[in-house]
Amino acid sequence: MHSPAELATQFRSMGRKLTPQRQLIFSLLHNNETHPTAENLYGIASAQMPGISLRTVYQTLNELAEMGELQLIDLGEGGMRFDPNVDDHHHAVCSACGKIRDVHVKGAAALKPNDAGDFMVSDVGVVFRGKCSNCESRAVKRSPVLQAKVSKK
Amino acid sequence: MHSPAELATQFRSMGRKLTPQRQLIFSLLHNNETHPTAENLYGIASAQMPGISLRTVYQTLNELAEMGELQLIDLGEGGMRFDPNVDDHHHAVCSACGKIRDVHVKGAAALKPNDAGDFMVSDVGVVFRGKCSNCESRAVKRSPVLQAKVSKK
DNA sequence: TTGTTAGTTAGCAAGACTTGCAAATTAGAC
DNA sequence: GTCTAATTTGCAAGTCTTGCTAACTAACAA
Repeated sequence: MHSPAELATQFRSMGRKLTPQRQLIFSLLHNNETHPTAENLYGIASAQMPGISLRTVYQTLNELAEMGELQLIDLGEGGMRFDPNVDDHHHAVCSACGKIRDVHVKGAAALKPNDAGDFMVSDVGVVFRGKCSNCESRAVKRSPVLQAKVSKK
Repeated sequence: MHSPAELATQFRSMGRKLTPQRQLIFSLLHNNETHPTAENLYGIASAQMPGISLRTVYQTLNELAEMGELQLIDLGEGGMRFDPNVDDHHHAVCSACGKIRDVHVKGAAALKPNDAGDFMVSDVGVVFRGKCSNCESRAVKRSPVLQAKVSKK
């Protein structure tokens, strides 16, 4: 994603307005590597700008996505996540803490489906599932009972 | 997924009942490569067994998934898809017709995140997006106007 | 500074998908 | 045939996201 200042310029050049709500959302996304949901951002935004509406957050996120400034990630958790990193990268999801990290994967672009006839690949997405180092090291120190609690829904 | 007959045995051995609804759903899933949604299956099931409820379809699908007989696929279309193929495989999604096909990917299991610290990978999922041969060949024969219509939401 | 206006926001309703709940039904065992 | 626990249904409700519209305001010109 471009910087908040660049986005501001871009918005204006498109005949769009630079509202305080948009500026706030731009700044919250800038360098944000947490892969937030709309609700996450709304929570943080509300603290800084009481009264901002969830509807506006969704709207701005959709605009940014349409402009190619955000990547949308759906990991099947029932909510879309937004990634301001639009470089070519992939994701690693920790099954314990749920955190997502951006990762680069050597050879990913060269992957091909073996048996899909003449499928013309335009994009490849790789998702790793497993445990991040933090959760992995905790797991060995924790009792099975506690572990069961964590995995509960 | 196991055959309907094997599933029947398995269900009974778990103290579960073999209802006509379940048998129907087993048979609809057997060798099914269409990656149906719950609604898809409900539509087909209703034709053969008027009165069957969508609730039952969901319930049975969830049971099969818990038993490891189905793989759940979420491609961010707003609905879960069910894949009776639980072998190690990946998916290719056509952006034109929406069809999903199972594909095998050489080297997928060996992929590693480059920069995720000590992330312990337990599963790798690859999704290809692009155009299937069918849609690709049609695209060249179709006018831009028609193509625009297809891509509309 | 003030006026104008097209673009935005906020709030609520509604839509899509899935699950919880309770009453009625039924498969499976004796 | 009887009995009982499992299952099915239908509906309500929950989650996430979008449609709609009145009120608001950023941007521009005078």
